[in-house]
Amino acid sequence: MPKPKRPTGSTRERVLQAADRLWGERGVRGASLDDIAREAAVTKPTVYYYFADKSALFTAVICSVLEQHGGPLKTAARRGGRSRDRLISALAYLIGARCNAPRLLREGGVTLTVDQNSQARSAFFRHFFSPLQQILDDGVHAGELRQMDTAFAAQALLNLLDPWTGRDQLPGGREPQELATDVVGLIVDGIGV
Amino acid sequence: MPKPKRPTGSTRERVLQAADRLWGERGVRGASLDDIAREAAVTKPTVYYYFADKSALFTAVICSVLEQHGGPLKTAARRGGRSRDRLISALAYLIGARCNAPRLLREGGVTLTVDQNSQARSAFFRHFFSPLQQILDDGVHAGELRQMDTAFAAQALLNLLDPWTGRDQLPGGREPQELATDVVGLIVDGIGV
DNA sequence: GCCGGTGCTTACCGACCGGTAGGTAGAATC
DNA sequence: GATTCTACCTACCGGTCGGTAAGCACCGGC
Repeated sequence: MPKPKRPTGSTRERVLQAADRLWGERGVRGASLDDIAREAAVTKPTVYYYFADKSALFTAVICSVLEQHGGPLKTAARRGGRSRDRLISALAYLIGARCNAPRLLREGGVTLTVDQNSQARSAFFRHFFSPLQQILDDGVHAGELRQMDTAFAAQALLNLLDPWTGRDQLPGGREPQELATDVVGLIVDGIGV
Repeated sequence: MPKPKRPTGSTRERVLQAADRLWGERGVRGASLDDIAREAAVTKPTVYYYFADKSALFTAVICSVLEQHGGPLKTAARRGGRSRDRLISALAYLIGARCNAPRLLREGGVTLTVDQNSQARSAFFRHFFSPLQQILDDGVHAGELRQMDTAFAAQALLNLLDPWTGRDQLPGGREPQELATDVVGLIVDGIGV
């Protein structure tokens, strides 16, 4: 290849956004490339002009979406001095951002190459997992949180949130901020007496 | 209809088990009726002999699997006098039982009729959700757990567990009992000091 | 010895899937 | 003004999807 020089015009962006929206709503196998092309107001070959195949589009969607949420999430994770407030702020962002990438990543339905898969997972760790773990580590270090396996706890938090992110309807009609507060209350204080 | 009188022979059971296994591994849209028929060592029309269509099979799989796990789960939920032990016991069963039904239920990918959907959800509440909530309610009543919205907490517990049930590989190579203990430790004691 | 129901099969259907062949309008380059 | 490249199109491919028509082997009842 003499020059990769991938185009970065607005069409490519429209396809990425359409794929994120439709796959987020229906799952990767629930929306075809025809659907996505229609949603982006282009034809299917145009999708193939920008992406090698379905799994390449899948990876690109995840990486792009994770990347564009990474910054705001890290910012939210710095808001509020105490661990509890930083957690609420980060979780509220995760819930409100309607970001489907982590769920899509877990689907992994399409056959990804090892390389694509590791690329997507690395983006997930960098932009989503690690800011959360950082809050926990800081909290432990500051003596506000007890000693624990912070990787396990961060994963548990993301698991807990997962069915509630990227959705319009939250349990009990809560707002993102309320749900985040309730979840953090549950997990910080525990349910024991 | 003069008489439902559905057959209950071993073929029907084989189809149900095959659908549970394949759909649990690959998702509802990831395994076709041809795949399921092959796995059950019958032909596709045989599937249609026992089930009206794909969504009827979907509902039947979920209800059947939930039903057959309901008893053991309730038994596990009674083991151990203290709330903490009862929770560990119930969660360890959920993790170890490799039951895919709740995840499939959430997929809901296929178009279910309102009736089928409510039937499946009712089975889920009866056999999975309510035993868990019962432990929490008992714990609150006995003064072992703090006052809380037990429905919210039970849902959060199931969410937290969801990515780890029905899988062969658990995080950190844990056994079901270990994972249940860690999860209950996290949620009962909390991560705050 | 024929009949009708049960439990299953072979052979097929139209719709839709991911993916491709081949062409073209228009801007950029020379 | 001829050439080349970018960004996109129409039209189609082989394969797979959920679902069906039609019939066959086996059975107990008469």
